[in-house]
Amino acid sequence: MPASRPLRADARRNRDALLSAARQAFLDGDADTHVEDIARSAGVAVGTLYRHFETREALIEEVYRKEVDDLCSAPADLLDQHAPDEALRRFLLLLVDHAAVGKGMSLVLESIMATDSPVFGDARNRMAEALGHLLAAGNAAGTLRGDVTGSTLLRALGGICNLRATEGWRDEARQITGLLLDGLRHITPPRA
Amino acid sequence: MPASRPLRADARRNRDALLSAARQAFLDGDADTHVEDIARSAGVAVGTLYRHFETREALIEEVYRKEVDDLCSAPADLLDQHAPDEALRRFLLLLVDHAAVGKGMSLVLESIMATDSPVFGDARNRMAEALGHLLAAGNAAGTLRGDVTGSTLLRALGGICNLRATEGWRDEARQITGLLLDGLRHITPPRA
DNA sequence: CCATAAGCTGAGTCTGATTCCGTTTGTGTA
DNA sequence: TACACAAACGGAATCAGACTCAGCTTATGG
Repeated sequence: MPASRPLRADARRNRDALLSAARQAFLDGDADTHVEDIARSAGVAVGTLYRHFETREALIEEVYRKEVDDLCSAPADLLDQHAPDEALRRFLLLLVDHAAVGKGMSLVLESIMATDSPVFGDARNRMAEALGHLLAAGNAAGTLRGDVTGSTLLRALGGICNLRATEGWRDEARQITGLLLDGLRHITPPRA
Repeated sequence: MPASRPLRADARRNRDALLSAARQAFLDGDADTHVEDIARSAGVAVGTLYRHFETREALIEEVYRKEVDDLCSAPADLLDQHAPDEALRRFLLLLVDHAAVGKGMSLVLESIMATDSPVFGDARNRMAEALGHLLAAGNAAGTLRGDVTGSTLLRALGGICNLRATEGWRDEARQITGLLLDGLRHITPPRA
């Protein structure tokens, strides 16, 4: 199923053009650019866009897949170089910075964290897993509580991505991650 | 501008019918019920709906205004009867329960917390203020850190409302509020 | 150079929200 | 009680945007 047949040259070109037109539009801040506009600025018709991407959302997901991949691969390195809770701290800051890439990215992260949209299911799972690694390591080291799963933490982080477009959101986001982190370091479980 | 003229009797009746039809629909779990359906089940035409509510969102806001009001009036009582951090804990649980009222409510809370939509600006401010009271009281009592504003906490809570429709979301939501609470009790600021 | 499958186009469909205007109906007044 | 008329109402029409599809175009393997 993977490489069914290596896309005709012009098709590949159009696909790339669409992807980069979409990326451009999203980074420019307009997260709800119309499909028509994306198609037009890629120099193709909507039909072509839909030939390559199931839906508008699928296109968005593709645009940010790389971003998400980067994020998900980070924990391994961080754990190599830092104590688990410090690694987690850095990961969360990384997350904030990624959200900073543009409104589009934060929108996507939001979708990943917040919704149950199957489109982002894959990304969501990988993110939850990444966080799970960090938490598990921290728990093994005795510095992080063990009753919180990666998935739960992911949900908890959902709020920080909504900060986009708010004055001083970046500091606020950092403060929130700090808050959560302190909560995670609070070993004694509140109650059985 | 307030009481421009006390609405004609039939108008008032229709308005109420619309509101309760909408509330019913939302509580039933379908947060994106179509305006047509709401109008129909209230026994009026869409035109009438729009005569009473600027937009679909405005209707939703109105439906939940009462809910939000209840929530916002709670801190005063809670502070009367409990220590500040306990009051905060209870308030957060209250929030979770309200989110439980129905998917609709959690959707609205989400909009309140997450977006900058002017429609919910009023509700957002009141919620932030409510949280601010609790935090300030806790800080005065020396049990809660003082570097987090109500608005920031509101943002941080944004994630819990996205849990709707997730298996076991309620426990997860409680866990997250617990996490934040523990973070808030962590007096020593992480770093200057 | 050809056959043909892969691609492309863009007008048209569909789903929903929102508008607009002709008709109906409460209600204050004579 | 009857009238006048602003307030309300109904609902077809309009708009907005995502998505589809029938017919045309063009790489590309032979």
